[in-house]
Amino acid sequence: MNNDLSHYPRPSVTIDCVVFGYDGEQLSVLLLNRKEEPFVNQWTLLGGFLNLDETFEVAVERILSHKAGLAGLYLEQLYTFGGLDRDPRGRVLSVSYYALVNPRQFELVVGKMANDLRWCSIQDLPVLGFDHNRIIEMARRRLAAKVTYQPVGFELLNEQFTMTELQDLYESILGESLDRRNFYKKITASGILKSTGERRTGLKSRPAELFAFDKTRYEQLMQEGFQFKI
Amino acid sequence: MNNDLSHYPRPSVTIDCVVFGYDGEQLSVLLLNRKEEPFVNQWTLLGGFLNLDETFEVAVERILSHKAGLAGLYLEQLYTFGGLDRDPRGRVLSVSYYALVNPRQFELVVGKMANDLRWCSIQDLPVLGFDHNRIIEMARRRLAAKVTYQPVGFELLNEQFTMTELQDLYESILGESLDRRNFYKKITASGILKSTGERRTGLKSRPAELFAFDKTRYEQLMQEGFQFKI
DNA sequence: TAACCATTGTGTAAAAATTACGCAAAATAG
DNA sequence: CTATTTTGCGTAATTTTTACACAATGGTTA
Repeated sequence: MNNDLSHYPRPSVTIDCVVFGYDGEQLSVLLLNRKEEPFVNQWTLLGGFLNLDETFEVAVERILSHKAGLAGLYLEQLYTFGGLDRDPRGRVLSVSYYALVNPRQFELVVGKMANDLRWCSIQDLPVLGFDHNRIIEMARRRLAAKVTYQPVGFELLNEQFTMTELQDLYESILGESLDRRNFYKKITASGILKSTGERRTGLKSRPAELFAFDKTRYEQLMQEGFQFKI
Repeated sequence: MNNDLSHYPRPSVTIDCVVFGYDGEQLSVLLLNRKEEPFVNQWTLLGGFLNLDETFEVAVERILSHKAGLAGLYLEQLYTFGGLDRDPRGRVLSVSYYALVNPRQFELVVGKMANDLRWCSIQDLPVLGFDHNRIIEMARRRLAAKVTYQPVGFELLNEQFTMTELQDLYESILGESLDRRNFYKKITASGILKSTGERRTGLKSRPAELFAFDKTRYEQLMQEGFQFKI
């Protein structure tokens, strides 16, 4: 450590991550049951201390990988929490991120340092350790704002999905119901989906067309000044 | 320091602040010319190390007060920068904020620890120390997004202002020109301004009505579900 | 097998919001 | 007094949003 920097006090810094998952029914958050103090046996977000040779993103990936077996998720920085009493051990900052994951694509692996891991509906969260309820609430609002102007919802779905599945996701995130036909038109008109030619069969009504997010087309549209909007 | 925390590495943490000011012509940022290494005699944002007994907001206020004589500004957290090489002294995180200030309401006071302080147009920034050009660029975009859905622009103006002065501010922030008459209607229709009954005289044409931001009314409207939008 | 049911894909008209202007009024400048 | 500049208000055309209607397509059931 350079001498200049040692003159200044240094806080502890953790990285916490709100992992959003969607199972087709409701928006959920991944919670970890702690094996150690503080907040033993209580539920919290996934998090850990930042190492000095890691960027935030690398730290998040390490934490998600070691503590839950998750890798390659969509990540976004949320906010940095610095309240004086947010950790009983002392002054600990939390650089918080949120992640989007399709839970069907991963098998959760409970790391050795935790009691348990579970998906918990955003509607029905227990009281969490630290200020993690507040962090989740901010993440929820941020995600709701984000999906209205950036097509990030697809990170939560299978590669192929019906329009109704996409709409259900949006309704879960936004907490409001949308008109099916207007939603359909708005999304298809935006041009960011490609039709796969396949259909969702086996249900008891008309089979719905399966779409996929057309990332190449989306990036092309963005360069032309297009702005996605729900 | 609690024993548990001492097991973990602790990075240095600075607070940096993008102070936006508007002089009626162009959007500017407050820059500081450094008296010490690193980046001696170069321009940077206002910043400093976080003390362990301070929240971020308290730290920002201390820094702005000591280094520039500014107090009571509108503050908002921007982002936390954690690149491994952003400070030549070692691993230093920057929890960045932006502030809005009416430069006419303050006399800048150059603190003892700086060579100089100056307002610099956002259009004409020099190469700054650290990653501060990047921070300003992010702040500029964030502010541009913010003013379209929250009435924060008033923080940059005198208490009383004409509609044209407000429009000029918006054009500076958004970097695009707006139709004068449509802007007038949109703002007045939103109901967040109160007319003062006074007029801006002394200019060479028809005197313009002076308005003021009606904060009480705005908060009332917000509670009723109103959403400001430009 | 035919009628029925749930859901999908497409269309369309009314309402609302945005955009692009026109023009008289109110001050100063010459 | 006339010209010039900028303000405040108005209005028509256009675009976007909203609220529905309805036929098509599959499974389900009588």
